[in-house]
Amino acid sequence: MKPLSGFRDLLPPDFARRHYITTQWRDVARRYGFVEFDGPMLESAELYQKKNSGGEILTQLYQFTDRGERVLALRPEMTPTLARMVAAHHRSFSKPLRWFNIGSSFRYERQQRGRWREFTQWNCDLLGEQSVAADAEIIGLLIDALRSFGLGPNDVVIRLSDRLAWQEFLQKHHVPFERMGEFLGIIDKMEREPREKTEEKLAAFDGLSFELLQEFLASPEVPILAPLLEELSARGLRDYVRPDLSIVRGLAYYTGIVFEAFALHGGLRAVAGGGRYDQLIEHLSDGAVSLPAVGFGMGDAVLLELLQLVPQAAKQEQSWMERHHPCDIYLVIAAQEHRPMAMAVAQQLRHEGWGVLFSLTPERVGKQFSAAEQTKARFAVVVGEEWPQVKVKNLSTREEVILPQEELNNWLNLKT
RNA sequence: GUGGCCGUAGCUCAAUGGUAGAGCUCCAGGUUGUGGUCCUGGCUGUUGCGGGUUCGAGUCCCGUCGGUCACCCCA
Repeated sequence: MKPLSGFRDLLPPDFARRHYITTQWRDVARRYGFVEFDGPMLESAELYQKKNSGGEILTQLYQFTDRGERVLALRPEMTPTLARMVAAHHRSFSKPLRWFNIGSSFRYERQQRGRWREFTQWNCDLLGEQSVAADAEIIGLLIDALRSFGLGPNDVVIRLSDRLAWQEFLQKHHVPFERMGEFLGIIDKMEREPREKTEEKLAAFDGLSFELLQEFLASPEVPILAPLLEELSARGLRDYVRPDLSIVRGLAYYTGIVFEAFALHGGLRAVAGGGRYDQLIEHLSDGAVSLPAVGFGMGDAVLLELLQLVPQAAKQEQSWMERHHPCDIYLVIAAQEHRPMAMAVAQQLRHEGWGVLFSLTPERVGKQFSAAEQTKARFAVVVGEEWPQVKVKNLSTREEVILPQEELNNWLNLKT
C-alpha cells in the first residue's frame, strides 16, 4: 500500500524537517506581530468560482459532490478562506489585521520536483491597510523568513511587479479596463512562448505591438514601485528584490503589487508568491465589507529541496536538528537490582523537563552505551553501585563525574 | 492533459538469453560496569502485472499498471 500519487507519508525524519520549517515560519511571524488562525480544508466549490477569485487554479481543483449533493472542494490555497472569515468577523478585531496560517492545500496536478498534490503552505496576510508601508512590511516578512533559513540574495530573489503599472500602460494606449485580464494572460505567457504566438494574440489589441511591450518591460525605472523599493532599502532588504514587470501571476484577484520568490538553484522554481488584493473581500461578501489586503503564501515543497542545495542553509538546518534531539539523557542501568533506583531518577529527570531514555529490557552495559550513542543523547547517567550517587558521562568528551543524584538537575543545567 | 526516462530484497543498485546477488539498514550473538570501529550469524524476492518469442526470459517483443522528470501553471 502506497499513499496516493502526490501525497506523502512523513516518516519521523521527514516530519522533523517539516517541523524545522514551520518552527521558523512561526517565529518570524511572531517577530512581525502576526497571529495564527486556521480554517477548514474543505470549502464549498463556489468560494473559488466566484467572480474575480479563481483564475487558472480552478482547473486544479480537487472537487466532488458530498452525500448531501453539495459541490465541495479541498482548498487549493488559503486566501479565499481567509477573505471569507475576515469578511464575516473583521469587526471583532482592530485594524490592521496581521494574520497567518500554516496548513495543507491541495491541487490536482501532476506530481513533479517541488510540486505535490498536498503541500504545506505558510500564508501571511495584512488586512485593512492600503499604504505602501503595508506592502513593504509583507515583503520584509517574506525576506526575513527566507533569511531565517540561511538563504541569501544569491540563493533567492523576489521578482516584484505591480499590476497598476500595466493598468496605466493600457490606459495610455486606450485599451478598455475590461480587457485587463486577457492582456495579463499574454504578459504571463510571454516569457515562455515564441514571439509569434504573443504577436498573434496581441493582434486583438489595437495600438499594441510586441516592440511596445518589450520597451515597457525593459524600462529601467518603474515609478510606481519606487516608494516601495525605497522603504525596502531603508530596511536593508533591497538586495533581495528585483523589479520585473513580466510577473503578473495567474490568480485573478490581484489588484496592485504582485511578487514571486524564486530559488536561484535547482531549476528556478517559485518558493513563494503573493500580492495585493484590495477587492477580493468585497467581492466575496457581495459588497458588504471592503478591506484592502496584501499577502503571500510560501510552500514547503521547494523550500525542503532548496535548503539542501544551499550549504549555509543545510548547515543551519543540521545544527537545529542537533539541538532538538528527543533524547538528552540515556540512563544506563548497571544491573537489574538497580532498576527501581533508575526508574526514580528517570521519573525525576523527566519531571524536570529532560528527555530521558533507557533500555526497557535487561541489557549488558556495553549494549546500553551503544544504544545511548544511537539516540544521540548528550549524557549517559549510570545508576548502579555508587547509589545514592550516580555517574554522569558526557558522551562526546567521554568525561565522567560522580555526584549525588539529587544534584543531577543543577549539574545538567550548568552543562547545557 | 502531452512527452522523455525508469520498474530486481526495507533502501541503493548488480547479474554477455543459462542456478537471482552485493553493500547498507534491521534482528541475534561476540560470558559478569563503558560507546561510533570490528567479527560471526540471521530475515527479506510471485525480478510491478499479463501475454508472446525461445530448449531456457530479470534480460528480447507487445500490452498494461505504477513511479519519476519535463511541459502547462505555480507553493
